[in-house]
Amino acid sequence: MARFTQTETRRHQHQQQQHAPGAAATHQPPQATPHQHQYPHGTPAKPMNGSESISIHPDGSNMKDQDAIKLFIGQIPRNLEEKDLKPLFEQFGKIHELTVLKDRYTGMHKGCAFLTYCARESAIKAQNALHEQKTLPGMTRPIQVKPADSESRGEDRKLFVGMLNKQQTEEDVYRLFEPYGVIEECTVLRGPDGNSKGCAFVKFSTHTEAQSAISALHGSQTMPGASSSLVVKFADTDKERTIRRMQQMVGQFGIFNPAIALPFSTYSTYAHALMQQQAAIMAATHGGYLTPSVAFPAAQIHQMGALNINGLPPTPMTPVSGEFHQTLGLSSPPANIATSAVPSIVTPIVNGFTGIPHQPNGHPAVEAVYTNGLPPYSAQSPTAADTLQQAFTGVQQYTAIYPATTLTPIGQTLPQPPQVIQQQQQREGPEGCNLFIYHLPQEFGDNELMQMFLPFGTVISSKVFMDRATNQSKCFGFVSFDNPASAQAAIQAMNGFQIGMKRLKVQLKRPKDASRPY
DNA sequence: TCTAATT
Repeated sequence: MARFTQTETRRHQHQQQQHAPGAAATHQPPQATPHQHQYPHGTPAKPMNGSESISIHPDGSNMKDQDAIKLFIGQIPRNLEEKDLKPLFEQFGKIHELTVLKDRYTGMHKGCAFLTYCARESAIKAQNALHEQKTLPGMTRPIQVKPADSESRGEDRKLFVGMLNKQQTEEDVYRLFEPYGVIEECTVLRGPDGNSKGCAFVKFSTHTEAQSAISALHGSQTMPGASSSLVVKFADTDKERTIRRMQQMVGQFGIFNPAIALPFSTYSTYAHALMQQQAAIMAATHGGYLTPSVAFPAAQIHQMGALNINGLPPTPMTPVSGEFHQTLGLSSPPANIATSAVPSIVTPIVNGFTGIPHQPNGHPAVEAVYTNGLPPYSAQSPTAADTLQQAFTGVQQYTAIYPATTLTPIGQTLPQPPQVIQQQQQREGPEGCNLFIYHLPQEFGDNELMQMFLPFGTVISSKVFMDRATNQSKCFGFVSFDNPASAQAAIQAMNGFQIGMKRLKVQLKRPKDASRPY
């Protein structure tokens, strides 16, 4: 039997119910996606609320089946837009809707999309033909085509399995869990080298089945070579994952500042993606934890920078299958990628694709966020986790795009130095709008600080205090908003937020007169 | 020992 590689999974398209034990691995029959009605394909649907509101498309051409499946498409190169993706997917049927996911503030391409075909059947065909079957140019993992999360009930039915023996394969895990229900997916986590990390995900078709597997298996046995008994629990939710990642990555802020890690490139989405990849590698190398107190010698940092470049597959961006390239219609490159004779390893960087999203006014979106003062995020009363995620994204993207140090990027200068860097003088907001922040990472400057708080509203100033003698941050600073609600939202979300080993202290700045009571 | 991304 072929071994499973890190990205390789197996699919069994025609054995929905018969789970041959030897045929484990990832298994996601489209039929497993629940849909909301029992009408056979083609039967006119009754609206749930009872009112007849069948929308007829003007030319009748773009109606979707009532039982259409919304697909999630993953592992899309960030330079491909809807128009570039369309040809690939159209071969399976008429597309009802195709949306590339973008960051809600910066417009940054998230590397994934949603796709709904008019016909349910087309979705099934596309999934069968494409999921895990091809790797798009520049990606290291194969394309993902599967029902979106929104298509399945949000019920917890995915398990995390820890303390496995590193020799155990998908098949072994499958056999272990099979008695407790129908397994839709079974994946052993593997490092870049393909070695098992000793843990796995197992997705059952129902919450009840998953629960019964926990009851039966958790702590039930100790695998040979494992340090403690088998762990079986519900997998982290996305939010839990996001928070964990934030805590790990922000702690290494200096490393992820491209001014250090990538001393010779312009700052593109591509570079950003590389760094995330690097993050994964480093996290693996260092057992998943790097604290700010772990200082990296300059030489090592330099090495990491080199790794970002040299660590790429030697024939740059991973195997590109020629025929696929054609299928995608990329023989003529997307408009924003100039044709170039530059070696392909640097092409995405030097040819002017900076990855900086532009607003209609022609300014980089990051700047627009600041100067336009987007609707304060607090207005939507987000959950703390949502807010943290936004804050984190902001920090990450800011540093990915605008290096703290002035550099001349190869090939092209940034469109314009971001105005936000200019505003340096300390502007205080009205009473109740000014925050004192302590325990900042050493690497944070005014701009990182501002980025971190932008999600909560319009930041009118941000200032990190520097030691005059050493020019080092004193790890505290001030942020001023234009309204007290934003300030409160920021306190709510960010006070106590863990960065590396430290927790931020975020509180209202004491009014001047209060601090000097004479 | 918690995937890579989910409007």
